Amino acid sequence: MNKPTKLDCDACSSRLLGVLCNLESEGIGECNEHKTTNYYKKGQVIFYEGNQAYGLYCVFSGRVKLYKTGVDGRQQIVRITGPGDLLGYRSLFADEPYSATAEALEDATICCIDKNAFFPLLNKNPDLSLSVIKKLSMELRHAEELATSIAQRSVRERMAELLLMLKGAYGKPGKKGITIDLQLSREELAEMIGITQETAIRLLSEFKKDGIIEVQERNITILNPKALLETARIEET
Amino acid sequence: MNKPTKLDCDACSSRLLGVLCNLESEGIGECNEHKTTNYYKKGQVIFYEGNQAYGLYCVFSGRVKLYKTGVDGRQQIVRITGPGDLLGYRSLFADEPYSATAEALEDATICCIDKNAFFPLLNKNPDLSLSVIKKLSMELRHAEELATSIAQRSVRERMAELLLMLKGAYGKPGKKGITIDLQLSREELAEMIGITQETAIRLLSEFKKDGIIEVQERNITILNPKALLETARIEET
DNA sequence: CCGCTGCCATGACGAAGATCATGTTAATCC
DNA sequence: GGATTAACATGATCTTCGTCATGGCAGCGG
Repeated sequence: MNKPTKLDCDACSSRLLGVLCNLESEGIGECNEHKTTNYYKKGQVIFYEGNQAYGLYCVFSGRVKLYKTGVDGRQQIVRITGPGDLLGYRSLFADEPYSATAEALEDATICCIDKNAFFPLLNKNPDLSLSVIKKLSMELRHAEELATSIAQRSVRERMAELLLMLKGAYGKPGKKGITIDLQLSREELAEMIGITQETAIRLLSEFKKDGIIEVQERNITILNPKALLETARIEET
Repeated sequence: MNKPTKLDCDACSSRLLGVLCNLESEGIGECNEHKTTNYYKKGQVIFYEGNQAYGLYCVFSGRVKLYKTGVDGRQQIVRITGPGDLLGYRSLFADEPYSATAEALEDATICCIDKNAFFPLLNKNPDLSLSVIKKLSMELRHAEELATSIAQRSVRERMAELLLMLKGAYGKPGKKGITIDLQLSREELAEMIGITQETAIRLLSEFKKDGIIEVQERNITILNPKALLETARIEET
């Protein structure tokens, strides 16, 4: 792995996508001074569940999955992050070990800001604090909804719900429908909604047979979102 | 419902238990000026899922359950709060409607601080922001763990896990063991871990038969925590 | 007192989905 | 080229747990 050049936060376009978007220039300088930039190949781990946090990761490019490992090694994906998103801040703020493992879904470039440099920023920038609070609040809702969904809904409903969510977050309009711009394996899809790989494969096959989606390798295209909404029995977009 | 006297934050012992514990006196005055105190009987609802937030609730006395309602009316309890805890702040911060319903598990006294009075406090008090961030971070972990648990563990493991959690949070040592000081119905226990009331009843009966717990009405006493740990297949306390 | 309701309890049954097994295909490595 | 591995796919079976039914019991209102 060749040493990557240190990126410049000031010129970082990805920064504008996340909670650091409103940070004033002094704070950006602080970050710049106390950070390192690293490059991760797809499949490489940024940090492991159970380890101590010593810094705050900020994704410049690439997608990252965050997953918890259960008793028998089964993984539960709790979040997927991309450019502009922060990583590992939950543990940092709670002063707890990492509660999940972060792994690159694609080749990724990620900066790590020293935690001793970041905490003062929070004190000095109420707006930053508020952004963080807001972000955490939304993730909390998401996690609670996930728990409720897994507890109450059938695998079919959950898969429909997941496809709609992915469509909303990563959908790109194409000729025939909206394609999910995220290369997830069947197993990873399964791990997002707490089902087995086999069940996920079966559900995708069924949706395909019914003309609801089209699948080429790992590219999923939503042909009939309305049918998915009905399958999921929800009212959202 | 008779109008309750407005409580004084300054003299509020419950405040010291929650995130408002370190608020300086000026901020406390602010809260005091812009709040109302209300009394709720057991079973009464403080706010409903889907409604807009207009204030921040702070529990003075009594326990409150927060639950989401699923498609077929089934409830999923996402949190239980008590004296000193804040309520409804997730929605307030995320600027979203309430994502859960808050209902008094016991008779409760709860203050409601106007949101327009609270937000400036966050700006002025970095420590308060940090407390909130920390609290949210811990709740996020809890929610993610719940989701993982529901997705991966058997109902028996989850019930053992739940009893251990309740023991940690509400356990009072007694003659024979540690009694959970919280009067939950079988159904509410079930709703905390995403199982049905019948299954919860069966599991409690089995644990009782095995001498692991003792049950009198809604009072559950843990006689053999070690057996519970083994049943849950976890390493925590 | 009687009937009603809510909560607890238990048994019988069935469906959903996990598990196990087997096969195909494509990519990678010697 | 053949061997090996990982991901996808599908069928057969088995287990768990939800559903349905029924009953007991305490509390409450008429």
